[in-house]
Amino acid sequence: MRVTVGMSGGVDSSVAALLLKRAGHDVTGFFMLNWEDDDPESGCHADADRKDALAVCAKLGIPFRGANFAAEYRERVFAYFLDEYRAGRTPNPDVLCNREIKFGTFLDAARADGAEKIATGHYARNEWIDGRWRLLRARDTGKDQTYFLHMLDQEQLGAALFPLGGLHKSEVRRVAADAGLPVAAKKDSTGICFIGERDFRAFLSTYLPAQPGELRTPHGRTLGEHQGAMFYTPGQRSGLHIGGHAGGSGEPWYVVGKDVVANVVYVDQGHDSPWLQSRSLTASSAHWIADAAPAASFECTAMTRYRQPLQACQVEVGGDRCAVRFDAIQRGVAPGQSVVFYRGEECLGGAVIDATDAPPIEGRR
RNA sequence: GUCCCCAUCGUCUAGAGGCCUAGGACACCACCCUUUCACGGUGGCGACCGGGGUUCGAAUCCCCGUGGGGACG
Repeated sequence: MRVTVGMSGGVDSSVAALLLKRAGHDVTGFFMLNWEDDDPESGCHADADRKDALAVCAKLGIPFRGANFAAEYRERVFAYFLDEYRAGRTPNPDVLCNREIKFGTFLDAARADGAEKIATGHYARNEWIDGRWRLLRARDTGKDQTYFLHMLDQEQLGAALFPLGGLHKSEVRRVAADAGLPVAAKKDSTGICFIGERDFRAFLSTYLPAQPGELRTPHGRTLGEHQGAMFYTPGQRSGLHIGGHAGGSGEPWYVVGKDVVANVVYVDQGHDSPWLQSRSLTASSAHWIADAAPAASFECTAMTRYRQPLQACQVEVGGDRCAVRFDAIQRGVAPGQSVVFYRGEECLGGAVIDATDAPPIEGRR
């Protein structure tokens, strides 16, 4: 089978290519450049990653291709990302990046080039069961990345191969080392996909200029200044610069809410602040991998942020919106993030969180 | 402008002569974790306002200065 592997220059996608090659497929390595900016650092990284991908392809004896999808990324992912932040929400660009770029633009390019399938180094599994494609959690549940893939549809899942789905990270490293891949010991990359690891607030502020405003408690006491409400997310602790206060509990302070219109960030003391606790949420832009929700009302498990333990919940679906009620209290649920649903090993889909039933903050407009 | 309090890491403080090469918390920084943003874990940086005394020994006692705060002005 002709397979084009999206290669980032990291171990995971390299091993994915290696495994497909060993399985006898006609494999092509494909490096996509999806981000360009003025930061010379990022340019170097992208360049180094490209060279790594090229080196791996050479090692494997497979053809190497590359393309620049930066324009598509900016239009279809980054624009949304900025709009969401402007609106005071906390978007997850990588979820969109997968749907739009890796399993959109890239898939189209690979097909145009004659590939039957594309493959990536994602830790996830897909199987054709009872007449449709299922997205299943990776065997290595600690690395499972289905959270980021929940927006894929039948067409996209059917076109994808996830060679690492049944492996543990340690096995992947070992395979890479045994095969003598030059990237066997390369550190995993984190940060926004393609944009990379950076000082996030500094990065965002180049697009959304800082706007100092007040840090306030839910009771109205002003505790300091923040750099712009859009830079903070519910549940966040770091970056508030709130030191000790006479009479305080001594616990750290957390962002418990914000008002982008008034440019006020609300903070409270204690990881388990009541202002961060919610039991239910509403979400929109729901997407179901099976094309439709399992039922108008159903029970399942879900996570509201990547790598969180799955939480039992009840989901009520209405059009592209849904309401979720959890069995247990949830902490720091953020509008803009995705709530992703699971039933056992299967990822059902998800939706973008709009609001929660966390206690409303007095004085908040 | 007489008298009275107070003065320790960036912040809030522990400390009431040797246990202090000054402890903690928060903040900050680093690393770890992590394909979002966060949470979290580990570690680090960091102070006795200045100057004199008393004492074997002072962050702890005394004096002066300086800087804050106090319904007699």
